[in-house]
Amino acid sequence: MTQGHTRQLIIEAADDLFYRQGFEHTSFADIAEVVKISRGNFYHHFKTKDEILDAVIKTRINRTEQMLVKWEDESATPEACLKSYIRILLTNWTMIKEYGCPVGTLCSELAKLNHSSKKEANKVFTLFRIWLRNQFKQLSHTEDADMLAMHLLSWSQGVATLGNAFDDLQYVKQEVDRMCDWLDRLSKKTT
Amino acid sequence: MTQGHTRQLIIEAADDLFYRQGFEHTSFADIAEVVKISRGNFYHHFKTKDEILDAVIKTRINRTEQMLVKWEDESATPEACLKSYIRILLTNWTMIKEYGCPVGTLCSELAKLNHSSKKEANKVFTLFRIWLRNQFKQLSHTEDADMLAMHLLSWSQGVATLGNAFDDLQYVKQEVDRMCDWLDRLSKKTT
DNA sequence: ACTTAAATAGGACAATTGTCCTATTTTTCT
DNA sequence: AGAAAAATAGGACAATTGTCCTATTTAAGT
Repeated sequence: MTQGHTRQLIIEAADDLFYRQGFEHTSFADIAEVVKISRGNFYHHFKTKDEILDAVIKTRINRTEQMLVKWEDESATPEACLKSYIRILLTNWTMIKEYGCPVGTLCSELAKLNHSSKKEANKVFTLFRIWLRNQFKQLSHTEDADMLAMHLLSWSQGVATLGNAFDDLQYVKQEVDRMCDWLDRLSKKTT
Repeated sequence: MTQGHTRQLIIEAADDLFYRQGFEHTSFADIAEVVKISRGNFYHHFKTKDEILDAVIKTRINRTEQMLVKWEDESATPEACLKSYIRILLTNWTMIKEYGCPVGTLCSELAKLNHSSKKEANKVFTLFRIWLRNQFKQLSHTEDADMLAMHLLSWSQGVATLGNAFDDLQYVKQEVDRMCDWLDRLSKKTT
């Protein structure tokens, strides 16, 4: 029962703290306090802090993959899929307004730290990119699918950053509406 | 001659290091090494690390204001002004691809640190916002000037983040072209 | 030239960091 | 029940952190 149980608790606590406080600003002591284990106990589950980070990134990748599959299962059309993506800005607004986008902020931090796991963290972006690209392809935008995917990715990324800085829900709603309009115009063009 | 000279050197070194390494990951020792002064000497110029940060933010605000004025001086039309703004993505590409947008990344970091200077750092965003809004107003977009300003702000912000993550100049160029097109369509509508 | 103030160096300080070691307890499997 | 393995606690360790103190040197103003 305790098989890998504590390990999982550590990963979950670290995942949350890395997001809310940043990777570097989160210490072993911080995680230990949440999980309620002694600091020394860490070494049995993770030899270094970087190993925890790698585990956190892996779970984020898995969670993202599951979420993308779920969106496809729940949506009848690629348009609906894309709107599920756009909607996360509002779904996760309470977190975004305080801590920004979990994907973008981690990538930015690791870029500045010149951290060896930077590439791994970027994979989450790639997951979204490929998935979005696929949706656009299904909207018969075969030629420019990747460009449209990257465009939507950066658009939403920027809205998360600015929404966080200005703490302005009204603005985020406005941009979400614009994205949906943009999407509608896009699918009308070719359908 | 040495009047505030060292102080200025400290600010410049900190400005650069805060951008490239992040605020928290930059230590007094790091700055001291660049400026070539003893660590103890800091206390004479800045009592705390936060004071250095405030000074850095102030110079960034000043530099930004100057840049915006310069853009207006050099540009004949508001369209040209807006294109100067869009072009920084390419002008500063070598830095952006390594360390992201200096404004956005600092705001994100301070948000996670729950730092008291977060609001000050956000002022740089506000400077751009107001300036962009003014340009759009001059394009006779009086009603939606602020919305357009925020839209361009988040767009470019997202491109900086994704450009940094994927290290993809081709993509950035593509988005810059799209922004220019978007701008052209916008000014044709009302002119 | 002399006094006063500014600037600098060097180091002390407690606190915190990531890492690692060694006992002890708990669980698991036979 | 007993042996082997996994999990946990507690603390040692050197290194680094931001902060702060006290001399000494340099510059400025009269």
